[in-house]
Amino acid sequence: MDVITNPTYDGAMTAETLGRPALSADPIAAARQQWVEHGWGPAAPGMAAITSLMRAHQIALSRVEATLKPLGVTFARYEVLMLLLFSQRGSLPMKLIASRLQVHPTSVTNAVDRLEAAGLVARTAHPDDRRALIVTLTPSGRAVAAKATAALNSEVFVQPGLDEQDVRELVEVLGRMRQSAGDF
Amino acid sequence: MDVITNPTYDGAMTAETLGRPALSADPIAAARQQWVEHGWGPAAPGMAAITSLMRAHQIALSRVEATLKPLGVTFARYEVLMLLLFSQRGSLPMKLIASRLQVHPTSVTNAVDRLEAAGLVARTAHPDDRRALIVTLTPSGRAVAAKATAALNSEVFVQPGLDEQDVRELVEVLGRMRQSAGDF
DNA sequence: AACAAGTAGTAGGGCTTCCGACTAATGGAC
DNA sequence: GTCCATTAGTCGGAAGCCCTACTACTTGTT
Repeated sequence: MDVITNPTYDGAMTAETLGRPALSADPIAAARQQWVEHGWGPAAPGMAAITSLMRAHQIALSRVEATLKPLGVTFARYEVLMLLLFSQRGSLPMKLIASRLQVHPTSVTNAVDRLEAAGLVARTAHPDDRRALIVTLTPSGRAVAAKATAALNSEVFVQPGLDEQDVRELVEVLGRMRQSAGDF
Repeated sequence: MDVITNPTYDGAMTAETLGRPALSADPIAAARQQWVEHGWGPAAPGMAAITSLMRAHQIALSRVEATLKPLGVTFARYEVLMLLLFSQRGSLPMKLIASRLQVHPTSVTNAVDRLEAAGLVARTAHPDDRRALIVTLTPSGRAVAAKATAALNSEVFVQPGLDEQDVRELVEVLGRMRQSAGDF
């Protein structure tokens, strides 16, 4: 017997059996309803927003990773490559990469380790500061960055699953959220 | 010398030095401009949307984790606790947890392992299917779920960093995105 | 009844992120 | 000119997520 339809473990005495409107098929809408029913109404919209963000991120990331996979790079490493590509010289200090990508320094160490092992970047000494290292794009790193961008543009970015209006609003709303969090 | 201001490694011949308008302080707006300048205009809005999503998720998750940390649970484990709490019996099969949370079965195994080790849930045999396991909330698990929800509601959900209007729009837009991805 | 196909859950491994601790090197204070 | 605080980067460890492979158990077919 499918447990989903078995009232022994779930579903007994739920909204449906009590004659109230059925929970939506959307798990987030369902959670929001639970929030309201438990008297947490004021927090319900925020909960729904944060939860939606988590799930949408999950979906977007998996599409991106699937697109990049054939090229042997992950999104984290792709971001490093693009940052270098946009820097004219094709090279940036580790520290600057971390601050631009807003990740922990150890995450950059990790990403650069793998990019270097794949021959896409090289670590060289910083001429003025012997503590620092400069990460430089190799020709092969440039090629991968170009291919990856072409793939992402055509397979994900031009069809993000939203119409133009929604895309615009999403960027604006998240922009305000990032700004209020002190992101920029 | 601060490398950020040193034109040797970055910044030389950029938009600014060429007299064009300076890149915005917002790294995503900067990336979008790069996209346009490289002739990837049609993909620029989608790129900005996906990137914003990634960063906003990062911000939201870190706020949530910081709030939960004192209680000894993570967001992933909190979601499992709440799912159980909302299920009247306080118990659900592993499989159902995975499908409701839309994560891989092994992620549930991992989360339940830790929750069980902390005494917040218990694994019991499924009476009708000896392959399956039922995860049940313990009294202490219930208590932690309640405390965690109170903390999240007051510290994050009632002030998500957006006004009511933006929260509503965000949920709606992401809802359409999730729906178009076949999420529900 | 017996065998094949499908399902539940777990082990192992890869990848990301963060944190805390540690090493070197820089640089300001006295 | 030392000495100490700060800074750049790395190492080790914890957690999350996914994937593949594998075991045990069900279920449908012949």
